[in-house]
Amino acid sequence: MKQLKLMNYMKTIETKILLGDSKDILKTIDENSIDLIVTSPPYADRRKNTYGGIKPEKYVDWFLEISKELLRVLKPRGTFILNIKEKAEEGERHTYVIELILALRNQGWFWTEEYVWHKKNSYPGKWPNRFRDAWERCIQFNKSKKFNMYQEEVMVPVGDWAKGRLKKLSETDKIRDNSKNGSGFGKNISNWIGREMVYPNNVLNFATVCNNKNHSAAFPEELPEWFIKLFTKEFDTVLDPFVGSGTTLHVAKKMKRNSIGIDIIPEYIEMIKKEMNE
Amino acid sequence: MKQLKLMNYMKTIETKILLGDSKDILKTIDENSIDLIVTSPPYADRRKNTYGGIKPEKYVDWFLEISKELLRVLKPRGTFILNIKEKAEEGERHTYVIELILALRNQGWFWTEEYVWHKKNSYPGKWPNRFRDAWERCIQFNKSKKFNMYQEEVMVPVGDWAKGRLKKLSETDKIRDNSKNGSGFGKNISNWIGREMVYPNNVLNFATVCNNKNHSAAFPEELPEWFIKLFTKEFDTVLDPFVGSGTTLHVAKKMKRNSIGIDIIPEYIEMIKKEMNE
DNA sequence: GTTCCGCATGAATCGATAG
DNA sequence: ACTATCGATTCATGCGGAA
Repeated sequence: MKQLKLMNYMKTIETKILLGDSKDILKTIDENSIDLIVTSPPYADRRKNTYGGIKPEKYVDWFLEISKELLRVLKPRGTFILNIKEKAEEGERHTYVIELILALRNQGWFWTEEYVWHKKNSYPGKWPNRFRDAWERCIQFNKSKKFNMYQEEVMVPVGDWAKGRLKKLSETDKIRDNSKNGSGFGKNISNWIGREMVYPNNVLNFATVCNNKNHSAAFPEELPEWFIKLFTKEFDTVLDPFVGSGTTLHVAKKMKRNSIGIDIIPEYIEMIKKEMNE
Repeated sequence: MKQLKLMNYMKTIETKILLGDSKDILKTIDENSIDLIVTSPPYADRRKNTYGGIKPEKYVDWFLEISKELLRVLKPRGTFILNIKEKAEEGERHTYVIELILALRNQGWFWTEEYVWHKKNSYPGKWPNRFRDAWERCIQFNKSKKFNMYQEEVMVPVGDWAKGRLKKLSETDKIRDNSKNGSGFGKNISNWIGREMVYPNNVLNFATVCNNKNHSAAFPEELPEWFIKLFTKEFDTVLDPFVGSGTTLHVAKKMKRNSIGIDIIPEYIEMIKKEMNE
């Protein structure tokens, strides 16, 4: 054990920053080498010629070329988290995101879950036909039913309701849904007494980033941090194929995870490199 | 104006409760006569003991027969709110709900928006591969880009975050702050100074119903109430083709809206009729 | 009249076991 | 091998009776 700890201290964390199109750069990465992919790809936008600027009609085909490589580099028990939200245009929500889910399943991915990132602090605002969009999808894909998940790492404090609740358990608590065999539940009542932490659910509350920089941070640090805690352990490797302002790399490094970030915009890559050296 | 008010007082609210298969019963309803459809259909494989449980593979086809009639009876500026959530099975989320969205668009519906109903008190449980499911979809469809929406009716008291936010407005807040991602929308936070009420967003927080009464409802009263406020005015007509325990009718009546409820289970229909008479 | 506190229950899901 | 049933696990809320 002491030996192991010593070895861990000697291990170094590597943060790779690669410039280029993910479709090409990913081919240089070994297969089955990544524990977690977490990314927020450029959103489809018909009108603008900003970063990415992929047309909604082409979005699925464009993404499948990249996700094909992601499927290759991900470890069998690794996880892929896709943070995305479809735009509203001409009064309608675009369908490219839900079409992408179906297409990724056809490509061989398992659609394990869809988390909701609830952006609590979104500004109030309104349009004639809709309210402010306060949530985004964080869609979880895996290579199979079995994957690594470290649920205890993301437990949260129990709500106030528990303070008085567990002083005395009712008879129905002991036997509920257990009419056939009442022995199993009773043993675990002790686990509840004095419990401070509970498991979270699939709705995540993170504030949005209010950055003053001239580039957009797709998500706040809490978001990749939560998924990195949940799906990796120290010295695992995290990949972000649309690394943008580098949030994923920054968090991974802080949490002692190796990481690889790819982006097609040279200015972003330069900025991340500068920040990482500081 | 006084005349109009007088007339409104003289108007009576009608609550129709119809027994049978919505696919058939809807054919007896006039076209372009409904202002709002809000419903929570039986989910695939759920409610087996009552509705028999629609198989996921058949779900889209089964629903399209009904939604075809819904499209007919809805007024041109009416709204259809579909509360639904796909189940998890064998480690994966089912795709029938997102397939249904695509199919409904093909049928002629506009997919205007997807609201998230965040259930704070979701069903407990723990599994090796997922957390508790704490949200459901409330999907908004319309017949065209133009529809009736009374946004002021659902305004909410300004939240704590805004109180603190507005005290010290940053310079970027005061000037029109064009969003960084090129979406074209801007925001002017200083407009909100002194306001007590703000518009809500597309994430709704309602607790699930877990009463000690002798029957349960699919959704809490707050849910249809919110959408009825938002999309109808007094003396409009609300339709629920899967009315179940009658929550929609009860709320509609309370809010002075005419309503029509359909269900295939005679016991539910009887129960609603009894409650409505009280 | 308020507040406090006990407590039943809710669109759940997975893995093991039985048929 | 494939399907059907059963047991294990868990959190938060609102109601109603008590203080």
